[in-house]
Amino acid sequence: MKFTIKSSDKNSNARTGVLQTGHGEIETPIFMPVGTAGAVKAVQIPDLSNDTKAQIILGNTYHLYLRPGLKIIEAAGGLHKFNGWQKPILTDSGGYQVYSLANTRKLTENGVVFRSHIDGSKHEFTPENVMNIQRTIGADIIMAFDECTPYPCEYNYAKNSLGITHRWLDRCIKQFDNTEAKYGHEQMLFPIVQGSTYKDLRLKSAEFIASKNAKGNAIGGLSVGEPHEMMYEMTEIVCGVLPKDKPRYLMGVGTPENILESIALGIDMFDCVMPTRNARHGIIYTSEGIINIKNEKWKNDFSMLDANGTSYVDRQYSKAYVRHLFAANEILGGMITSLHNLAFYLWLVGEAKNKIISGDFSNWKNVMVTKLSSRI
RNA sequence: GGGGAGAUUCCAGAGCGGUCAAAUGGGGCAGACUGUAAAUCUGUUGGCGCAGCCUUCGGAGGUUCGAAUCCUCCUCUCCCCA
Repeated sequence: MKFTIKSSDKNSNARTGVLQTGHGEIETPIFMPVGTAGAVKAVQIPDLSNDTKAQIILGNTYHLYLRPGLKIIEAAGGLHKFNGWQKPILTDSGGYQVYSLANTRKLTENGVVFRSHIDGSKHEFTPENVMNIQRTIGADIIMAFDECTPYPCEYNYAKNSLGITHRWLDRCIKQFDNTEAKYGHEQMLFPIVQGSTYKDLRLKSAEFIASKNAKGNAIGGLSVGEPHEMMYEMTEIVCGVLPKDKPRYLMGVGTPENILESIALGIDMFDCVMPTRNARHGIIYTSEGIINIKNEKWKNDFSMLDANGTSYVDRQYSKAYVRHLFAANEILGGMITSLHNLAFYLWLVGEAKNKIISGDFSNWKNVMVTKLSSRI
């Protein structure tokens, strides 16, 4: 289990590396498709693996704990065996649900009591049982239990929350160290930097997290509605403190533009629901910009979905056809666009890696960023 | 041949004298979405020189201060009985 830096960009903090896990190596920078409930929505495992070139996917502690539940996952032999994905898996701890399901939970020093969004039943998540749950799910990388603070966030709230997240981290580490992996492969625990949009809190948090000497470190609490500049500023501050020889994971980010900018700041790992969720809503990302395939202007456009795309769906289907699928509410539409978007995101980080290695990253990034965010 | 029901804005379908440019669905058009309560949600959907005005509720007349709503005739649909 180790992370090796392979090359570094001269004009930015971008770097490439290889992270070894119990299910193989991950080449960074990398984008990790989100598979909350044990499935990357609308995408089959062979396509995910062979077509998008995904190297690692996410699962979610809260969602998997509620459904199908730990008994079934354990009986299956862990999530890898259950869903058939044999490459690395990272599970989020439920910290994001502390934010996204704020209406149905109660947070205390001990943990969080969630009211199930499925049946209303109460479930307490503590740093200890969140470690146990992730042991049972069997992810290669597991996340510390934290509170993802909202934006905007009062300073005092952010400061108190940060204290809780840090104390929870110590409890997570203790529990993690006192328990063992269940399925014969090693697991690693990533702590999470919080501190909302306050420089001093971010700095303090990054120093605290760095002091734990974890195998990898994450930055959370960003991309929750704050301006992009603020997100980059916080990321830069934190990257200045987190150890250089360990992978840095920027949680929940982001747009193609966000990803390239963050790679330049020294981020190695990303995850985001945008490529999959937006795909199901008709948005596709391409190297030339963003397309809303539902728009009337594609009605008679029989050109391939993305002439520059790397996925087989890009050449297999036309824009007009995919638009038709969305108009007709055919499930295939969302499957095609999901596959396309993931292949594009993976292509993007792969290309970033190539450019870092060849020394052309910064110029390439600057050209790409304006194209990527434009609307076609 | 006899009896009955009905024609409403793209479609279906409310409205049954003023608060109606007209409910609600659907369809159309557009937008949002960042560690997924999301195949979801939001806006908009007669025209214009747009806090107002103009033209709309099958057609033509009429009653009324005022009509999609009441009356007369016409046109056309649908249903039942022979």
